[in-house]
Amino acid sequence: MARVTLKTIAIKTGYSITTVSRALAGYSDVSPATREKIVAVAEELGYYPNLTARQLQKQRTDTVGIILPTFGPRFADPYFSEIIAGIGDELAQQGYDLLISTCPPGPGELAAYRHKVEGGRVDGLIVIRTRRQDQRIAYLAQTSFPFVAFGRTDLDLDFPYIDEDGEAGSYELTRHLISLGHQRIGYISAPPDLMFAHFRLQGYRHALTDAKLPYDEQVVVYGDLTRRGGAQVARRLLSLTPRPTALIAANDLMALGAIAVAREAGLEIGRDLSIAGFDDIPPAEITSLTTLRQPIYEIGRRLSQMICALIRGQTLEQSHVLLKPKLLVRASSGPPLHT
Amino acid sequence: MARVTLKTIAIKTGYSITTVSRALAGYSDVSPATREKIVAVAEELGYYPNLTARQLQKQRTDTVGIILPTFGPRFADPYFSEIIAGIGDELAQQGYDLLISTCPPGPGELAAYRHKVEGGRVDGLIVIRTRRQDQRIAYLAQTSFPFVAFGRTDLDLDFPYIDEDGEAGSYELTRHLISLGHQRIGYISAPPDLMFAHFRLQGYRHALTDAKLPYDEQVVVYGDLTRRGGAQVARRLLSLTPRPTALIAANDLMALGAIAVAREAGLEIGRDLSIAGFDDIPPAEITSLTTLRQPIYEIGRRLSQMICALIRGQTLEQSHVLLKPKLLVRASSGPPLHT
DNA sequence: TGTCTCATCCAAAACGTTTTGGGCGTATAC
DNA sequence: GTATACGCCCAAAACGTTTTGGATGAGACA
Repeated sequence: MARVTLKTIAIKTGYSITTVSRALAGYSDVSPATREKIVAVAEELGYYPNLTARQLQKQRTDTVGIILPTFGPRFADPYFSEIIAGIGDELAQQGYDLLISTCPPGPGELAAYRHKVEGGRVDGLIVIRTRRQDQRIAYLAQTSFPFVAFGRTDLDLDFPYIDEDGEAGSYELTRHLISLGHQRIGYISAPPDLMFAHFRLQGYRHALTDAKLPYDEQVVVYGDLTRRGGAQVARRLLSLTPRPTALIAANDLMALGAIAVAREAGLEIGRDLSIAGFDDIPPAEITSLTTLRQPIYEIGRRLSQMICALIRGQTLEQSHVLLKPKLLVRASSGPPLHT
Repeated sequence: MARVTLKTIAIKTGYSITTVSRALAGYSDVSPATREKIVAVAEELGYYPNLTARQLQKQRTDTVGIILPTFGPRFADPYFSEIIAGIGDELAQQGYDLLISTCPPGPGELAAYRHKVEGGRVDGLIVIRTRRQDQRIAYLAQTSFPFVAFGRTDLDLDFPYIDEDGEAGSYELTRHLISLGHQRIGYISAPPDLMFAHFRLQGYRHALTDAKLPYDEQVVVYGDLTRRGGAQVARRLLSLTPRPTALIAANDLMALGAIAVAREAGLEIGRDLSIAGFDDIPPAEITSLTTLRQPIYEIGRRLSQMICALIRGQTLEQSHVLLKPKLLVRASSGPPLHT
């Protein structure tokens, strides 16, 4: 049972390959009678066009790519899955496929991007979790390949992106804790080369400064964005004297790790120690974690909309989108016990 | 800046396209001297092979596909993301890409599968969340296209799969609750056409029967696998008289929904009402939910290993894998209050 | 009768790669 | 001096599709 191609149909019907192709594509220069015959035979033979061949000819793949910057062996971060969900759903609706690969951040990363871009594997790319000096963005911006990013960079380049206003969010959250009476607020940052880590830390700093509170490097630590990593560095913060009365983590996962550590230490969350996170992933609600909500799923959809528009050659009416995260005050934050 | 192809290099170096191709591919029938020249020029011009063309010629795509059966508009189920993480990581390691699309279950689904298979879009497929009469499996089994499934079916077909022994797990969990003293155990099932729903419900039934407890249809309800759906039907169960003293949900998400409802009703989980789930997604641990753990991430990896082997034409040493889920007893289950 | 239009069809080129099946020298073996 | 072998190279075919640029013949119109 060999593959049935246009040629098969052409031979069986006696028409040329051209005519068969054009009949199936619905061109008007083939008579209704022959079209019917051809369609019938195609149906009967179970013809299905070879998409690779079509891609080669049309010079487009109807596919959008994303390369997940996985640290370690896995990307099972709810943040990734939410955004992929949004991207995938919207892409499906627009008639595109999603090609996912993974590549750890580092020197090999550029090769992965070239592979996709110059290999013509996809029509456009979505870049997530941007970094301050992001080589991926630098590379893509210098080609004219369509791409959108989730996040800004420090580079002096103009490119389409969606980003949350992490600084504003972080500022608001810190102010919230300050207004509750906290004076010594620990901060669990994300790796500092990540752009969002920078913004979120900035917001925290500015809020302290504006409240005339000192910025103490001792209470600022760096975690790897995982639950376990958050727990690790939270332990360090909790052993300081005087102990911070509140902790902010740069993402919910680390905040959850901190909560686990604090509980182990016999602290009641929201009373003995306030903890807040960032993102509002599903477990956050269950744990009553005060956090900053960003609509990750929605962002995924909008990223897809943008990349599809770019691929189609349209110009974006808005190529720089900045979303304000929403502060959700839950039980994990409360006034400090006075000493 | 036009695309640089083999032809570009051929013209620039004066060699033929064939020689250029073979030089870059490392064949031994081109002299080291010319190979060097060609490689140098390729490098200089920034040559990158067109993958679509290569695919067309080689008749393979080095891509594995998966079609997510999304109910409603989104697939942000932690279960999906875990398994995709496992699949993607392993695939990347084996040198394959992952092509993801989404398609709601229903009549249009087969077309999506034909699209991938007969369009030559991918070299193999992974099918997840199998159904009792699974048309996708029926279709794929009848072609000789490589695929593996996560889950069995009721169809009389032989195909490679990995599955958890949901019946055994569910049996063990139900026995656990019975041994704690529960007599009236509510069950929140998944949609009954899903194969795993069937097995899990079976385990519950058998455990009751073996303990000489009645199987009461009144306490068996059906949810849509989401948190909200679980909450909805849990409300129904909690309004029954006599009220069940324990609830089992066919997945953790619904169990979490049930917990929320029970708390609203002023019940203390693990004391006034025991609740157990299935899957052990990350929030389960945080919520101290008694559940059955299945290593979803690992299953994803193994699925990938199997499909890669099949694509390479190897025969699987084990084409039917059945994994026993592990019972994790946490604080959400305890003995009933005696009345 | 000759020209023009129009409907219908098709051969060939193109997309960029790999593979097939040699060709052409030069060196080795007899 | 003639076979044989081998190192190096290449033209052409192939993968399956779409597009380009006509070709053909019938009917309309002068």
